[in-house]
Amino acid sequence: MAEHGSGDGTVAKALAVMDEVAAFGRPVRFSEILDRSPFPKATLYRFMQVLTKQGMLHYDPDRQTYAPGLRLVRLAHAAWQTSSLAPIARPHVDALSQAVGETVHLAQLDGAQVLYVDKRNARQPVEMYSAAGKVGPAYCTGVGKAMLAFLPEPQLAGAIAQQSFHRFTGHTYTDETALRAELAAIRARGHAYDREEHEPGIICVAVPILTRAGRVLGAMSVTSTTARETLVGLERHLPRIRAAAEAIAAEAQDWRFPDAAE
Amino acid sequence: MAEHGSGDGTVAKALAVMDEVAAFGRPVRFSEILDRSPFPKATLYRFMQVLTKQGMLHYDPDRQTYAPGLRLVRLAHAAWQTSSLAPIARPHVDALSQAVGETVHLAQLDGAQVLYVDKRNARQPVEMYSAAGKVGPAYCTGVGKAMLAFLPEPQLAGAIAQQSFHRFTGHTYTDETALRAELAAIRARGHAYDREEHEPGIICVAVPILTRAGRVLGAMSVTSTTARETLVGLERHLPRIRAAAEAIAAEAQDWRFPDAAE
DNA sequence: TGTGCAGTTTCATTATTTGAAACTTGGTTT
DNA sequence: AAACCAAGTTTCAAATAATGAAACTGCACA
Repeated sequence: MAEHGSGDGTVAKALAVMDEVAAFGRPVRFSEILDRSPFPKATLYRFMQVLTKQGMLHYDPDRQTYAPGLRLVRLAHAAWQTSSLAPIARPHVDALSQAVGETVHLAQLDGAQVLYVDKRNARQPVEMYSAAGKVGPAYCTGVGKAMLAFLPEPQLAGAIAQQSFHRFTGHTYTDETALRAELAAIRARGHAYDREEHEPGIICVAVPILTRAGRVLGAMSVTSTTARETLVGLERHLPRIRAAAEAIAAEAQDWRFPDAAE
Repeated sequence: MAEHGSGDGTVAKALAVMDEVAAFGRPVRFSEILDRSPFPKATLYRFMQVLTKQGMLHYDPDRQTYAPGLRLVRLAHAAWQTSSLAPIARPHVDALSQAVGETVHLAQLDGAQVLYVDKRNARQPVEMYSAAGKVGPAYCTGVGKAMLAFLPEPQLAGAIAQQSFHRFTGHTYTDETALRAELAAIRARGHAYDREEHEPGIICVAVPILTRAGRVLGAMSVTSTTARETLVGLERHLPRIRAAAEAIAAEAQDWRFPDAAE
């Protein structure tokens, strides 16, 4: 089934093809897409022609392969700049990463998934699309749980319904009941932990970024490894993380994501 | 043959709407797009509905504004990973930026424009016109000229024809003749300079990334400011930059951008 | 209560998309 | 060298989706 509210419409179909190509993570032959596509050969062929002509796909004539095109990178830059928290959060993320010396993640909810929109590594100053654009599961990451915990019930139910509950490690929450208990604890506490739930050896402390009205804008986390740190050790950064999250929330809501007027 | 604008496919029209929205660089009202769009109200309205439903646009019901959606960021991540040099180049760019301590850019040619695909900031970052996904002019940037200089004539002519030759600073080359002379010098020398041609106070040294057959894959540059450095000073990094460019070229061509077999 | 504007819906008309099948191309087998 | 095969490309009548003028809604302001 389509991941997006797949309706009819030629545009939706073409975008489904884009997803298909992007999912491969490598240049791909026409027939490989054809195999996994509901469209007949001629139809798919025409779509890929159009998408290529439009710069959404890049065609390599020597290898006869298609890959996502560079027009996408340009469009995404606009998306990143105008619909993500990243540009607003940037100075705060910078300052936080300087102060704590660990990897910092900034994420937003995209449907039921976590979308990372910015990142600072422990060492290197700035990377961009290397992290921005990556998606991860919501139910077993610090930022994911921090956001889910503050979602209003109807949305939360929808998001939970879409979680895979795959067991990545021995610490992964693998059912709704366990996750909901964890979310209640997070709500009470104000921050979330990742206790090696997604990757062994990786731990983090995460806080949500909330408007004054309590609407979830995103989340931010400080990550480390069990080799270097403990959760208790990471917790000493909490005041700084909170302060950064609040600063981001304040700016974001004044500038770009205001709560609904009442 | 009927003439409705460009009578092209529906997909192309929808993408044109995406461009329109992205071009604003801020959330935008329906009527603002309507003003600049060849489509009648109902048609445009439906397009924006579909694009929103597809996650290509994000609609803010409170403000009644549209912005490029987060689905783009996800798709672009795939594009960046599979059709750009960045993932291959990454370790080399890291090492270079560590070694030289200045801002490093990795760029590719997207049509006649320079598309920045990766970047490492200097230890003390200077706010500057560039970032992954951003585009810039080819005729007045170090990376742009480094790539143009090694383009085969037919492509070069096409690219030059599309340059605006806008005079950004007193040093900008503003016509084809001057640019071609500069490109010849670059070809002879093997590397390009930016002598404050795009932004006052910003200088760089750039080298092309070429396959064994001489095909242009991209370019890499080390940038600084006149306040801190001179071109002669930057030149001492050339051996390192060259080495990095060659390493990237070697890996790229073995792995993903092979020259056409003969 | 009325006027104007921004956004939304309707529906008969029209043009675009569709896809089975035929065709072309380049490489491999007999 | 002829026959074969697989991958990719083109064709064309039928089916479907897009179109856009106009009517409608809801809201702000007079």
